[in-house]
Amino acid sequence: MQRKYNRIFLDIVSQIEQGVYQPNDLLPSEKTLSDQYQVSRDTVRKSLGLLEQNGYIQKSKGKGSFVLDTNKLDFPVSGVVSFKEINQRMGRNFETFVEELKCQPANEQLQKNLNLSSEERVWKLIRTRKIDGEKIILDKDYVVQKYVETLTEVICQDSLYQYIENTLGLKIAYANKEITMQMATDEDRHYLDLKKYDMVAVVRSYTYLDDTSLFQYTESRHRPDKFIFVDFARR
Amino acid sequence: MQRKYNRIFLDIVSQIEQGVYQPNDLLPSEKTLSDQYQVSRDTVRKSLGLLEQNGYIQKSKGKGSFVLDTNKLDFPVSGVVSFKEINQRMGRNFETFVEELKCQPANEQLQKNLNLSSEERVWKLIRTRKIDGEKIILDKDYVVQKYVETLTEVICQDSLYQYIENTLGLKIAYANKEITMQMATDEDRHYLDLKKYDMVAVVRSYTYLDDTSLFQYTESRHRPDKFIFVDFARR
DNA sequence: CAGTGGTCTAGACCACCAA
DNA sequence: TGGTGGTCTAGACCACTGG
Repeated sequence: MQRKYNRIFLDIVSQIEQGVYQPNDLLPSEKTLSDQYQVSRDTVRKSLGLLEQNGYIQKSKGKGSFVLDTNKLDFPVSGVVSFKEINQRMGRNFETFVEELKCQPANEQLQKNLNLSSEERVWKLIRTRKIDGEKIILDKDYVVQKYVETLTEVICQDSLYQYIENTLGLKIAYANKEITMQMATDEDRHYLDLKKYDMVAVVRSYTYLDDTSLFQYTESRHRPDKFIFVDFARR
Repeated sequence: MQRKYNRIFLDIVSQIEQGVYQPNDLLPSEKTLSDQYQVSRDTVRKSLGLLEQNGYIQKSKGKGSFVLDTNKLDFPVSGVVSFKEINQRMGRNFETFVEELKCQPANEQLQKNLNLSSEERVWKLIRTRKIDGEKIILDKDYVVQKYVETLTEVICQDSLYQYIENTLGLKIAYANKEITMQMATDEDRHYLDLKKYDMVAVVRSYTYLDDTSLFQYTESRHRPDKFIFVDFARR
């Protein structure tokens, strides 16, 4: 049996996206929904909580749950999402190139970033992403070998996250991200079609598994004119 | 009576921050906590849910709740937070300058951005932020006059959000944000100490009230070397 | 006033984990 | 196996909203 609250959440999401509920409409009350779906009010409340967190509705005491305008979900880089997942959702034309893949001892910087001892090894993976014919993104991944024993070019060309979650059965739980701007390096210029630009947008991510182990550090470097990060935030 | 789950949440946060619970420690079980605090297990679960959402703990079925390393206290730009609030938390040395403040009819662009009719008026507010002696941030705010009737220089020099929430009693609920990089404009160069840099980091925010009305559009323009955005994200 | 969402409770059953 | 968190229920009382 699938989780009820998740099924209801997805059901209402699809109704909002299909326009059954329009922006500024009021959803049925929690009581009504719990009757409709034949579940307890608390279960409905979990579903509505998910909707609220994800920017689909705004709840208001004494009034009800208003549907928000979700057309502004342009480019969901927010959250822990892989490049492949984003582009699939956007229906965009993209290619991935594996530029480098090797397993090496962690250098000092990586030992610090990934909390490793000097004997431990990491996979170093460099990929570039071509969108509409231009190389725009340079991804440098460092994956702790302790958690991911083997990597191949084929896997990296497809989706690292899919392999880690589906094949290895590891659970990716959360990430700390940091967005900055930096002067472009020779490496950036070597791998990317930077045109006139001399800076790049840098997204550093530390990704953690279910059991709180830090298993990956990623530096994603973007040509500035093609970079966008969107976020939905609650106060 | 304050909300119990919030009291417990804050209590555990302070214990984590004071080191009573160390990173990688296991919190007491939900059962134990509900006995300790004399509340139901569901109430404790709400508190732990908040802790998890805010990156303080990682829950794990069958094991318990692990305390995470919250060194991510770097620069919490994430969420809907005002400039003043950030800098107060960071204990930093900053100044705000009100460069321009006037109430004007919404031009075409603003009518579109803020869903306004041509008769409606908006406050245009331009502020610069000086940190450690350098003008680094240019904030351009557009506030719908329908919701905020009067603004003064004094208010804008202090905190717009504090005035709106505490004095006017409006409730700021959520925001859509978008981060991009742009070529610096003449306006940027006029207001900021840009040095050699010819680009800026741009954060566009659409901020909404409790009743889902869009009341503010902000464009925050940062000198690239001083810009950082950090985010904690769950998968 | 009746209807709404917000909080809290007590109890149940399950899946997962470690010993 | 006993303890953990995850899900779900049924019911209670509250504060807020609108007519």
